[in-house]
Amino acid sequence: MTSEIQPSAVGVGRPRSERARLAVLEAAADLLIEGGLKSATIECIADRAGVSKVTIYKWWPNRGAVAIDAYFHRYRQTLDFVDTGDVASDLAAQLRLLIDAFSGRAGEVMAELIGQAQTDPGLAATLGSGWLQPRREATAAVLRHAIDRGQIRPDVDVPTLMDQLYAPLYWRLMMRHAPLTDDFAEMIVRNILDGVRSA
Amino acid sequence: MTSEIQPSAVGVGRPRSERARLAVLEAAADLLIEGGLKSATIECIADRAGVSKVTIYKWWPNRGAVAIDAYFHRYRQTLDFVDTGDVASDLAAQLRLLIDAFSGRAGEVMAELIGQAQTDPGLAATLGSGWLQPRREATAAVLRHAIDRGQIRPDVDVPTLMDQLYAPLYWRLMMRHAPLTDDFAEMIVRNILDGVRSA
DNA sequence: TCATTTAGTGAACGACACGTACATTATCAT
DNA sequence: ATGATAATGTACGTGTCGTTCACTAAATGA
Repeated sequence: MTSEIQPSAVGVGRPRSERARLAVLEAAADLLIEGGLKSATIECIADRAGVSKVTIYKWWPNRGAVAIDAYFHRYRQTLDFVDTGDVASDLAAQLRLLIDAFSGRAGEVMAELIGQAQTDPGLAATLGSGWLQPRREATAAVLRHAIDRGQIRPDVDVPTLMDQLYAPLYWRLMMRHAPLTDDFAEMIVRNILDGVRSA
Repeated sequence: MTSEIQPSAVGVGRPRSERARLAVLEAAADLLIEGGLKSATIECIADRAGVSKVTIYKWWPNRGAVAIDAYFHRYRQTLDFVDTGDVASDLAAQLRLLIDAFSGRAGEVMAELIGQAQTDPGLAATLGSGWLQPRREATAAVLRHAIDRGQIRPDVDVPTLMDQLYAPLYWRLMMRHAPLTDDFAEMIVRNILDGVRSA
């Protein structure tokens, strides 16, 4: 699911050092948590990992790639969907799970990664394929089931619906204009399912 | 509305050069459009503006501050709300206006600014006070009018509703997982007003 | 007129991180 | 042993940052 480079297939020559690989990911994750993306420089990571800069550049193309690998390495959250059949409570539960995962530094670092992706196409690609896309596919499946069960109108555009469910969460994560609370999750789901129009 | 530093109040001493101030903003805006935030370095801006680096550092604290001032200087879009009394069409019109404003490079640069704000507290503050906050206040007023007119349920949380209207737009602007079309604007408004639940 | 005050200039600097090159050493398969 | 590949340490050139310094330019007021 991530783009973590795996040890090269067994063959001739000295094999890739698993110790070095893990040391890099742990050091990078530590630095991300402690000081954010800005302090997770290649030189700092190399230093803390007890590894040569050159070794890092051999396996990762740039700082962003190391950072996102380190993030996923540490926060291997499953965040799995439960599909109980009640789309309202399932969606709210999933939103609460994500809010919980993004509380604290993990959320701030994710915001920084998304931010950095705006000027780093490689990071944007990894973030899209390793985080956004799989999560969107899982959510789409849940919503299509809900449509099949007759809980959601079949004419609703699923991608738009997903954005109205999840984008508010990321938007608050990044702009900090309002807090990410469980209440927020409930209101998002209620608003979008029942609408806000007066009867 | 922006944090553009104005010429110091009249007094003793050489007055601030309006020529230099404008040259910096124009040069920065040009560079932003041509090559994005990364190419709008202080040295490049100074060079193109025909101005000394020191002059820039005298009036702006860092690159992000210049960039956002330059952005607002060039894209002084009004994006005013029309309040015709029909909240559905007013919101859709406003979303379409924003989508239109964000088509092309202006949208990409805004995404980069938001991204940079994740690691630049000063930029985040300027973006919040100079862009997000005034827009949210205007939107909140429109929504409260709609509540007063009985078009929206009075128990709806206005901040959450605003996020469900606008965050999807910014989210697509930044993640590019789906296009920003006028259709998208219509669906957002329709979904949130009427809900997506089957009858 | 002339001192005072503030703004703008150009050149240079140290710091930092980037990404790369080189020679050397380590560890595997055959 | 030999060949292949990985990891290391050191060093380098580049770019950008933000600052310092001495100097010039343009306004005010006595």
